[in-house]
Amino acid sequence: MSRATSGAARADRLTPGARRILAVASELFYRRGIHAVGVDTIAAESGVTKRTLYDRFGSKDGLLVAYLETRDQRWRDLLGEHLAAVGDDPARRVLVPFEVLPEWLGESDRGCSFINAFAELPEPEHPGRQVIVAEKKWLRDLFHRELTAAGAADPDQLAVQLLSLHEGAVVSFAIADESHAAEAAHAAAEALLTAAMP
Amino acid sequence: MSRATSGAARADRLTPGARRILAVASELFYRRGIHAVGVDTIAAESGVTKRTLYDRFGSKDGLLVAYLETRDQRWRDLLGEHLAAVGDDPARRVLVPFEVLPEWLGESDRGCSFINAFAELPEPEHPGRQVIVAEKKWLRDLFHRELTAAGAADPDQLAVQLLSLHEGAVVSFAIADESHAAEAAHAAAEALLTAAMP
DNA sequence: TCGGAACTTCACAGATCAGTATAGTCGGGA
DNA sequence: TCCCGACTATACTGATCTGTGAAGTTCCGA
Repeated sequence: MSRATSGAARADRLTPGARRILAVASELFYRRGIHAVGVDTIAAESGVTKRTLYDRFGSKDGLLVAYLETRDQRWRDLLGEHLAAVGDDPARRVLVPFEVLPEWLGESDRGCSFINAFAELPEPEHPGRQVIVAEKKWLRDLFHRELTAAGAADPDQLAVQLLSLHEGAVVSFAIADESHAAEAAHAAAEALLTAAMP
Repeated sequence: MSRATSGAARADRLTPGARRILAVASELFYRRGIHAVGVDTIAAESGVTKRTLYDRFGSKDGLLVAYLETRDQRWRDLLGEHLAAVGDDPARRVLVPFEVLPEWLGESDRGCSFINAFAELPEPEHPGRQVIVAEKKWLRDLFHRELTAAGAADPDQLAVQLLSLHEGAVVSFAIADESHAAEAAHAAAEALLTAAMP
């Protein structure tokens, strides 16, 4: 795996073949893990030659970054839609990630693709790591922003607490088989928020 | 990777070579990931031949299970010590996992070995999965037991909330670089517990 | 003295890994 | 007409993967 390629390619500007490759790779990386899936398999299941895969994405790492970036975008888009729907009240907006969670978790039992990818990418300089870390920090910052706007006490600490609740719910759902982890986390977030409001 | 071998071998009954193999494998599996580490590397770094590795552990999977089991035991032992030290008050005991967390997290920046292993073991029947799932459920049950003894309201839901907080703190610490995630989770757990007490 | 456990040496199997080289096909737009 | 982008076909490199076979050494305890 070479370390080339920015994940520059926007998902919408992909060629038909590239779109299929990315779709197949996303499914396989998420379902089976990154190291467990070979480029030969991805190419074959995409109905494409390996040459095409390398022409479009440069390397397995390039394809991996594209996978993480599109997954990140999908998550932010979903959250964005719900945020737009609930309006301007920051005390309501801060709970939106918890409201979305059941829907997001219902798609699979494989947990969070970013947490999983983190497990397979130990090198801090790996380009995929930046996407992973940015995703978690983005959510924490979203919490922090809304908490501050809501006038909650100690938004720094509360943002980290909400982030932990959120990520932990995903883990508990996938690993401990806790089907109501999202609802429980939602209730806890609500309680912590209420206690922090003036 | 064959699917043989119970992880039967107790860590204390290991031969000198096996002990070295397990120590090296534990470090490498955790630091670099399971699929990323080959048995040749483990054998070489243990100062042992591959033959010995297979004679002692049967397969890479057998070694992996031994790794997970000893890691699980270490975690339970650490918790057990602290639980014994705090005495009988269940309302105090329920917070012990959060008190231990800073010490446990301080050892590394690679997150939770079980969450990481889960990411690399997609097959539910894999013997390693049982160890992983059992570890998380054990912690949830510990929360539940102490909460019930303390007379807290809705121990079912609160146990899941505490589990989520706990696991999420590990994730936030490792991925989002949140150095105070453990302390924040501890404070949140305390607040939720207080609110649930009669 | 003998047996067995722990371990070494080393060669080997068969698969799979990421990635490249070379050559060619096809269709649409300037 | 010509070129270019997208893609196919196929063969190849060199490394690495898990796991095994066969034989030999060393040492300890009964």
